[in-house]
Amino acid sequence: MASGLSSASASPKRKQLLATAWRLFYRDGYRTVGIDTLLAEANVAKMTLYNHFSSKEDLIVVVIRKRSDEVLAGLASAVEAAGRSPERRLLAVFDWLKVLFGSADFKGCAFIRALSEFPESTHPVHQAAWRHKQSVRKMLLGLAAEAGAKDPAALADALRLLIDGAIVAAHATGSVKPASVARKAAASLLKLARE
Amino acid sequence: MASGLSSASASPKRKQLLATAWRLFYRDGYRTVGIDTLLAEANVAKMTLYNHFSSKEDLIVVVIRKRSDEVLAGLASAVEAAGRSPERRLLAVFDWLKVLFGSADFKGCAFIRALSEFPESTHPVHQAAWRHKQSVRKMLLGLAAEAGAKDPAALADALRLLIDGAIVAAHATGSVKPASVARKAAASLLKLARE
DNA sequence: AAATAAGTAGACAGATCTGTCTGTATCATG
DNA sequence: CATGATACAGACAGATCTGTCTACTTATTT
Repeated sequence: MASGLSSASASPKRKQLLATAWRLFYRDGYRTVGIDTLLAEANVAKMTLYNHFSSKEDLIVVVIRKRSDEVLAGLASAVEAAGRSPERRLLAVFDWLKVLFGSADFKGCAFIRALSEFPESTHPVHQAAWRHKQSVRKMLLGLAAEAGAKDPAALADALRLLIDGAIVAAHATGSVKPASVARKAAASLLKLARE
Repeated sequence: MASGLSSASASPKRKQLLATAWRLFYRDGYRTVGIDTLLAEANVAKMTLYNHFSSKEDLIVVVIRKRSDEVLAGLASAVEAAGRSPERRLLAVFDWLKVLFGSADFKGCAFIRALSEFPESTHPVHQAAWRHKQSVRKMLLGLAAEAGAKDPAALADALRLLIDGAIVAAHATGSVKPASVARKAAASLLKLARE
């Protein structure tokens, strides 16, 4: 062993696998991309995959969890960069969306797409995607409370609708516009919620 | 031939096929459901399918178009049943959502799921689902104008975000609540839009 | 030097998928 | 009765999928 804690998740091959899996799954769909395609693209042997993950399903779940961590970290740092004003901090989420929608390879929300491809609520992939949506709600709840909303939970729920709706619209139309539509609506709702 | 216009779309077998295809595709996913499963469930022979549709992809497109017609008709009649008040007519859309979310076999939005399973914007299925979203927007635009919004297009865009967001949330959480959250937000935005 | 761990290539099984083809049956209409 | 349209069952090709297994290589550590 190279180091004491390289046991599993630090393996370079595992990282290559996860990076390529994310790229292909997001580009073409979780079910569409076959193991063989993935392995060829990642330059990894089949047995290496099955040494690190118990199945394709397991790989998808890990990819989704990793992406969830990245998204939450990205959101958190966008909020921090927005300064101290609670209103700006909350609206920073929508500016972050605009950047996301503008990226060349944007193809909708990886989690919504996972919910769609695995519509059964008991499916592990479905549940992993659902957990992400819960984490986002928790973050929004914090921002709504910070901003002094009378009913932070209600505001957080409404904001989540705007966010998911904007992502779907941006994916369907290929436009960045839904981000500013959502931002404006969010600003209005925030104002009303503070009374 | 039995009658003058039975040439294609009035065939009973074709109808069985479309009804079963809708049910299975919506329940399990467009890619998951295989032709053989579908045929067994519909009691139809394979060649009958390929006489009516050129491919599975073609079948999916027709199923989506048919469902789009049904949804738009359902929405239109819900709006009509809401009476003459422009505000009530607009909010009737969200009451209709609540009923949809409450149905036992609700599994999200068939069109969003189609966009997700076929993420490439040039794909025929993706485009068919996208056209539906456009039709909904057109209907919302009419309702927003009726209701006297200063900028009907802006309101219609915002409402669409709330609707799609609510559908995603309802699918992810299995709850009816997003319908009333969206309804409240819509009422607020409408009020602001009328000044 | 020997042992251990990690990765590789590639064959393989077994299932499943879409779409084609053949030949037969049914039935209304001319 | 004959014709033509519709549908049938089922075999079939050809591709693709996940997951398993074996045997070889490389490198690190003891």
